[in-house]
Amino acid sequence: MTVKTRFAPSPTGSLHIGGARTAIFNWLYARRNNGKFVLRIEDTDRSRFTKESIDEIIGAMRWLGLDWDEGPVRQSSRLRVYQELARELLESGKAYKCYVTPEELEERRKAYLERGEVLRYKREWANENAHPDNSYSIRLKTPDDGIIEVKDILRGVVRFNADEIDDFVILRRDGFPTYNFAVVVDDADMKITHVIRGDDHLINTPRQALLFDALSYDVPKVAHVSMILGSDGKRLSKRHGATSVLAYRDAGYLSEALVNYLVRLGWSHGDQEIFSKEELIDKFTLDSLGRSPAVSNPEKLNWLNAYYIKKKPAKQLAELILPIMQEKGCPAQVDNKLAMIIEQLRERSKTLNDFVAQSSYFYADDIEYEQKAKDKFLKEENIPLFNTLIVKLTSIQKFNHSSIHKALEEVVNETGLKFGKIAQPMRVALTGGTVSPGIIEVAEILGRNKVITRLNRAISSI
RNA sequence: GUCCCCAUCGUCUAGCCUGGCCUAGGACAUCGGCCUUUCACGCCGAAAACAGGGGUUCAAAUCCCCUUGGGGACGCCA
Repeated sequence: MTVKTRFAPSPTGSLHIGGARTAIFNWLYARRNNGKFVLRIEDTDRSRFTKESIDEIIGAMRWLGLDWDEGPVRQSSRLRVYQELARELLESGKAYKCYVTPEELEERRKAYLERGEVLRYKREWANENAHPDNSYSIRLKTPDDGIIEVKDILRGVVRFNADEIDDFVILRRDGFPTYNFAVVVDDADMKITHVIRGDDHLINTPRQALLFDALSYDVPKVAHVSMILGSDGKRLSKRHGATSVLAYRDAGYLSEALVNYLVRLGWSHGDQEIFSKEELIDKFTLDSLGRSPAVSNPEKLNWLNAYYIKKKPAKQLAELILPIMQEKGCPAQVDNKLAMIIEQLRERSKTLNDFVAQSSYFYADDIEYEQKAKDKFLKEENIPLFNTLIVKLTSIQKFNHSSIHKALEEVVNETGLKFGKIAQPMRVALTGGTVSPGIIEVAEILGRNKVITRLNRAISSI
């Protein structure tokens, strides 16, 4: 049987990294087994749904490189299917109409809660006469006692007491299915073989098992993956900063780094930390998924991102960096200069934005000095040094790495200064700060004109 | 409150199923050192964990029970 998995987000917001991770797992499992991967949009709650959210989720999936073979299928386009099936359950006596209103339910729930109890709805107000307006929801008849067993790939057999499960609504009074019902119908219709989803759904599984049974469908295999927690051990939320996938993109993370990071949160393959997408597809297995919740570790993401930036072919890096630069009004273009800058900055950048931030002095017409750097290195005593540098660098025939290097060595010999004593003032003059790539490389990239101009400017600023 | 899941360095994890090879391995972060023209990179090294208590066994991180702690769920949300 062909493996078929799905990712089924509800379009009520952006795709966050927890959802992205389960999407990745499903995608990997399908790809690993030459199966199919379905994208299904669970938009059965009209009050919470937004169109922008669908677009954003799809954009995020694409950015992550997760392609799907079917869909996106919107549940809202399948209402008739759910309604028909609900009707069948009604007719066969497995479900019944419930006339109680949501308001009444809420009141009742509150009353229970005050007594320290939880309302378990078991065929209580199914009486049509009670509500002349005749609108109703449809509830599934669930067993009053006994044990419902659920088999989970990661957790083994999990048992639930039937009396803990109420007669849950499968079709709302507005004709829309509820989550559990739509999931079961769709998973069966789409012939999903493996459901990989968040831990928070484990509790829904017995309800869905009941539905699969009532509809005489085959039950897919399920694996409940633990959730991602914030650094405080609490459920991930806006409080924890960036949680949406696209926010990571905008912060300058590479998708391959995010994917690698997310996969390693709850999955492992021995001691290996770095995985290409091909390797993941080759090595991904369900049974090496972890069972315990994982706390997000942004530092490790940074490390991975830095790693992937270091490894990325310069040309591809340029393509990613250029738009960010241009957005900042930087006149960069794909040329030899950018290539040299990439060469120098890739080792010093944790994110693409980081990279761009460090590159500004290569393109700016004029630079600003950091106060501390200026105070320390742009001093009267360095004026002769700057003058010597100007003379030497002006007299160079061909302004390149080896000639600059040679010129600086001559300055070392003539002044008797240590190289560092020359490099730092020069660095401040050329970049405005005390941190940069090697000074020879900086000078070479800048070119003679800018170097001389900036040295002169350093002198006049003293 | 009830039910369900989970528990190895600060964090992600290997080892657990199929007890002995574990003096518990790797990675991030941290700290030290080397390299050095600043900052990084890189390299070398250090510190750092089997939640607690009972069993079972010749032997337990590994199996069982309890406690504790964390997470999840208890919607006509998903």
